[in-house]
Amino acid sequence: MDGRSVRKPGPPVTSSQVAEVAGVSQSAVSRTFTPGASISPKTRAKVLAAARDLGYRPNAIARSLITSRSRIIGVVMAYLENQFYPTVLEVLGRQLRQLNYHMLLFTGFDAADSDSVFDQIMQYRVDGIILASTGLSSALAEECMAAGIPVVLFNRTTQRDVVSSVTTDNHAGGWRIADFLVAGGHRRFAYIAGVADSSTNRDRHGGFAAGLAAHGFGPPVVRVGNYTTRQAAIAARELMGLAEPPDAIFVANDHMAVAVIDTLRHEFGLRVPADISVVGYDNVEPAAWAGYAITTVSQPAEPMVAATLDLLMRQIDSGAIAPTHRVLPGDLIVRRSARLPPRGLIERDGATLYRPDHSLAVLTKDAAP
Amino acid sequence: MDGRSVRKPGPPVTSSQVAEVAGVSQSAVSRTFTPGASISPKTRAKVLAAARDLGYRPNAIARSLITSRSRIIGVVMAYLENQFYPTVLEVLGRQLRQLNYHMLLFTGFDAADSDSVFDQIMQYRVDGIILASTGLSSALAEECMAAGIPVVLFNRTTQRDVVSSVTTDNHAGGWRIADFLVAGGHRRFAYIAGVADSSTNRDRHGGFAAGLAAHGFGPPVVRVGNYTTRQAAIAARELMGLAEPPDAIFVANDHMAVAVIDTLRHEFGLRVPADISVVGYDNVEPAAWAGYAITTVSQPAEPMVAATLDLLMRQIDSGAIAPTHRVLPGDLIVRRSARLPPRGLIERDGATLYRPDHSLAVLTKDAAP
DNA sequence: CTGAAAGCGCTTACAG
DNA sequence: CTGAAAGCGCTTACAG
Repeated sequence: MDGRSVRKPGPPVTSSQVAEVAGVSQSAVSRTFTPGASISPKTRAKVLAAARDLGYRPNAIARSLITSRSRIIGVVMAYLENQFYPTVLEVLGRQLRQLNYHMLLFTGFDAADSDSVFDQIMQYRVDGIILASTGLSSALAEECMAAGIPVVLFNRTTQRDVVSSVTTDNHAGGWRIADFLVAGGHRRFAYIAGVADSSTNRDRHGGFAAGLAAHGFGPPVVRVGNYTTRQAAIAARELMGLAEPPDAIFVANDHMAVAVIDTLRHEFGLRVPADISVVGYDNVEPAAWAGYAITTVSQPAEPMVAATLDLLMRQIDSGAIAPTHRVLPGDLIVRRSARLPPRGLIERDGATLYRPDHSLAVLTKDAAP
Repeated sequence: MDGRSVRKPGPPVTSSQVAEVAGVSQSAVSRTFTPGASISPKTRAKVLAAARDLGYRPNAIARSLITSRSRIIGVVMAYLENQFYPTVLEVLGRQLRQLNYHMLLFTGFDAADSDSVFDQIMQYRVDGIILASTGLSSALAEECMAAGIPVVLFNRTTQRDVVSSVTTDNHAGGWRIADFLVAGGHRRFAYIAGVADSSTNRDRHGGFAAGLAAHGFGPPVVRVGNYTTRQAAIAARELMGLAEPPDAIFVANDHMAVAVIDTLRHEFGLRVPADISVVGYDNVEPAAWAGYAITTVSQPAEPMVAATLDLLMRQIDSGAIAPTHRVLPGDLIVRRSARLPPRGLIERDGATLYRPDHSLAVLTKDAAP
């Protein structure tokens, strides 16, 4: 047995034990592990050697207590069924690690648990909170603000302008889908909504309706899917049972769009897009699967998370809590679930995008489809 | 403004401040928030009133330091693209909350980061660790064991029998798929592997080969997909380019099976299952989507997580670390991606299962398909 | 049942 | 650069 690196399980080693072995003060040990602290190379070397021999690791809990910085971010994400959220979580994990922060994840609960979640999150003295689940009342966000703890809403905003948020331009996205569908020759429009009072739903819906209006169309027929596949399928059935069924459906997210396409194909025997067009939102992984090939608006997780952490870190570092809103652009990714318009399609990085304002460029520089 | 419940942002309230307002000792405040501590109803009421007025919440960090129990479980899940893992995460969140534990999530990293992840997890003095990602070296698990911190491997085991684990019976699952495919009249078998040296892959592969052998067939043709959709698609292409392409493919998980089915249909114009059968593993949500309707073996997240936490809590409570292995049953869920055998299908809770040993029951009690 | 006091493992002025 | 000491916000014997 090599006496140096072996340590039998027991209480973890403390800085005092390291100090004793190294023959220095406990302060010196602490300084060795505090970047930028004043310590001579010689002392430092002695401490490092002793620490290695003993298997010492600073106790982050004790450090948090004295610094009142836990370096933990609370992430509230009630719901992971929609693939968009796991993707975000992975990106969050990566970016947080680079910032040397950690993630306390709260997931798998419904509105009823929301009080207890708030309580837990407060007890752990997280340095900041990311709220990313639609189901949660915005009251939670305001409670955190009131408690003086930095919060950023991810992929949603609140009615009252009190808490920072990061979203993509959902209104513009909805509008562009209207442009795209109208240009594609559709005439009867439907919208399958998410949770009716969620901000993403309101903005996508509002943008879509405004875009249709700009082309002289009335508002779309609306059914509510509440972001669930089951209700989205029901909504699709209702829509197809109408006297004048739609020839184009904008579904508030890809997660529901999958269920809608399945219903259209397998229950109604319809061809998508030959008989009816479907457009989704989010550009989640399944949207790219050949079996669905959903035309959709992207919500780029990487920049969204980066913006979220930027906002959060600013709040943490400054202590200031003036609400800021970052709205990132998305792109209409054209695949095969909706009929194509005659112009406005461009190629970028192997994807086809709809950018009607770029149609000149398409004609002169890019290959027209 | 109601002076009672409003508190301006600032440093959080401490037990001493509550004590002062309530006119009791700091100990009394602590006891009020310690279940089972000795405190009179009268004192307790005074403390509770003061706490409410001040917006006091016990500091979990300080509590952890003195009790040396953080009530935090480290969850290591490098990879969330496969829907199985987000599902597990949600269940984990729910069950952990019921136990009054919290989840520090480590995700979005590769093998290169694994040392730093281990370091971080140790610094936060988590009470236990759940390792659920295939990419991570089992060395990490053994390091944790060596450090005396309870670990349970989720959905994998290590070669050496030193750390506890929870899996489903992957060997039996692979075997059952062989039974099912042989009974369905298939004759040329292929296997698209996950990460070659992962335990789930070895067991599924081994069970499949053993099952085929039991029916007098040689080993399946094997290609490696490494649990990625991209490599699975390549594997499918290679298989179909063979002089004698398979008429049945067992894909090591549903996540890859989706890509395989897409490749078969959209690149080779094949009908699934009329031309070729595909069976997956995990029973993730997309497997149930009508567009794929994948026949697959279930890995029930709820009981798997329950078993994992049971094992972990036992270790935490007892301090004992004798490795235990829990192997849960899965079921072959029959959908439409593989040709059906003439018997052995039964209905349970709206799903069709393949249970050849129950075929008598099918004939007498259940409706045969 | 209650309070005074010690102590968990650190960081950080303070004085040298 | 270094060490002795105070203190972060709690829990928990200990004595009453």
